[in-house]
Amino acid sequence: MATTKTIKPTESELEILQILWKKGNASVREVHEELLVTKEAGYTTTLKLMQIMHEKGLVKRDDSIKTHIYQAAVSKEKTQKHLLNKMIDTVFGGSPGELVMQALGNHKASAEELEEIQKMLDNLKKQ
Amino acid sequence: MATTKTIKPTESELEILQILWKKGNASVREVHEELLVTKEAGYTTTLKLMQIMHEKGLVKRDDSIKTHIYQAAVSKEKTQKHLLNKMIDTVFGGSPGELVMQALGNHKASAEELEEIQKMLDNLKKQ
DNA sequence: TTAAAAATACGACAAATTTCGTAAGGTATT
DNA sequence: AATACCTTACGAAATTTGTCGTATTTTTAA
Repeated sequence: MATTKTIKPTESELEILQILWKKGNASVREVHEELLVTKEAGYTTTLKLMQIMHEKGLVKRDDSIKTHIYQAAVSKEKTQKHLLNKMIDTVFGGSPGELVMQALGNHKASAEELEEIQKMLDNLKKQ
Repeated sequence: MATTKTIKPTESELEILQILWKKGNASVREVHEELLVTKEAGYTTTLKLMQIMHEKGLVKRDDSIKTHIYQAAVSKEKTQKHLLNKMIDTVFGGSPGELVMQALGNHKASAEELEEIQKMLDNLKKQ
């Protein structure tokens, strides 16, 4: 296996990534506006964070135009997978089942979600 | 609801908590030996971390004897719940189902675990 | 064309986290 | 008692993360 560069976005970086995953691409201004909904921060703070993320390779950007347009450079799924694995290791003693149980227990999942999970479960049980 | 003191152990603190959750109680030395299995660190580093955790109230200790004996002061379940919620928010866009799907997809869960999850699912579906 | 507005670059600071060296005290063994 | 060993306490440095001010450039609009 090729040594996958350790994807480990910080808290703030994740907030930004999430917005980019949703929007596809966006300017710093747009990301910042979105952040303001839940958080308090200065514009240059958001800018700086995104610049650093760019250096790290977490985001790509088109800077051929005045207002740079950013988009995520790491996939949502891979990042989720990576962080989940990490959490299973450091918080759930390596047991994915324990994590699933906790997640199902604490949260209200919709009927649709439950159905989806059921399907997934059926598949796994077949094998 | 009483304002629950925000349980937010750091990475290193979680590694230590996990050992304490498993062992029940342990000296710094014991925790440190266990840490060495997966990590590289000096003894005094571990000691200092545990002292800080004590100040923060993350661990309790019996210091009536020469070699202090520590144990976790925060429950495993509560901590798991808290961190899971946080992750669902910051990484899975608020969807617990998405998290469960990822967790089931990426990891090999044992047949027993699958059965357990199935039971949990049945229960949830009834309601 | 000048002035205001918007965007980037960059340096620096502050807070939190992690790391470790050294001192000091107790315990046990010779 | 002297030596070796283990443990705690504590201060301080190094890193990481997050924050923002200021300078500079570009654009827009009066």
